[in-house]
Amino acid sequence: MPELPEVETVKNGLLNLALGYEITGINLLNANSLQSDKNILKTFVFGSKIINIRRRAKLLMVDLSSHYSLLIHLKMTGQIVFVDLNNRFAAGHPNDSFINDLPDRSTRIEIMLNNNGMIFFNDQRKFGWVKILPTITLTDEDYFKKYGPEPLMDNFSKTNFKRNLLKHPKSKIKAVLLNQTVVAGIGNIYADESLFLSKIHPESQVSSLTDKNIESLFVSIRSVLKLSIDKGGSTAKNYINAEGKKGSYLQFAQVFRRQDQPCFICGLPIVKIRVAGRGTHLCLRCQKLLIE
DNA sequence: CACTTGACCTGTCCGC
DNA sequence: TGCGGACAGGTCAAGT
Repeated sequence: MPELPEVETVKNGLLNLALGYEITGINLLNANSLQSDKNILKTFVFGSKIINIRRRAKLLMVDLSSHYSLLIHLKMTGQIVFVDLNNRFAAGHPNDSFINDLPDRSTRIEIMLNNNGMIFFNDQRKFGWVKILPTITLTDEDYFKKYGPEPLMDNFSKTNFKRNLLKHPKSKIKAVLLNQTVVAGIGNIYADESLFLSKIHPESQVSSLTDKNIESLFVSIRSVLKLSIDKGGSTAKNYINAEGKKGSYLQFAQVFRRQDQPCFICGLPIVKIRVAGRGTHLCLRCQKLLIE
């Protein structure tokens, strides 16, 4: 599920709801969802304050006053939801029934805060995880050194993008967009959307892209991600933000999950094929296949 | 080496 | 209604 815009939205929600509070306890409903020595909880988590919440690529970081951080990857179906235990059963609660039902059978970890709030880590498929690591290691020089640039930051330049793409000249462009060492944070939804906007067929070979193609892709990636953050991300099935709300980007999607519906540009039905092992949506008339 | 496939899990949907 | 198979926002290791 969660790609860059979804994790960014969760981060912003948690900053509003949980910053400054102390973690008073943690329940591990699924032990494997916490991929660190459980003893570390007592030493570096319980009694620590949340002093910052950050995102890098698709990873969420909750920095604690103990100089340790919770590092969270939501993978396909992970959710981080904050619930105010004082309010959730109140009549007319804006978030309706879902958060009133937590914990549910997908709840893997519960984090208690001293503001009578609880953070639920829900994850149907159990691919997601939480690790506890020293905050100082969660930098681009250390933990994130293999990751490519953040596409919405200044160090994501056209030249940098081109150089990283051309490290994989024989690969299909879609596979390379999904490679987190090239650009960080793009997943299946935004790869398809960016390729449509720049009129490039996802199976095009990287080495056959022109400078114009690369420039167009560079611009498309940034505009798609910005629009999605603006819309609170995409909810295809499971995704919800820290308040338990869905994102609305898919109402604006050009191709993702629009197979058999007409292309907004030319009217030809969008098709769904398989590229790099992933379901891939495109317009066969608007998106040119570039092979040398 | 470069690239593709299978595995990790749970749930849902579709065809027979 | 039941059952098998394919598929789902991600990322590795193993295979070709």
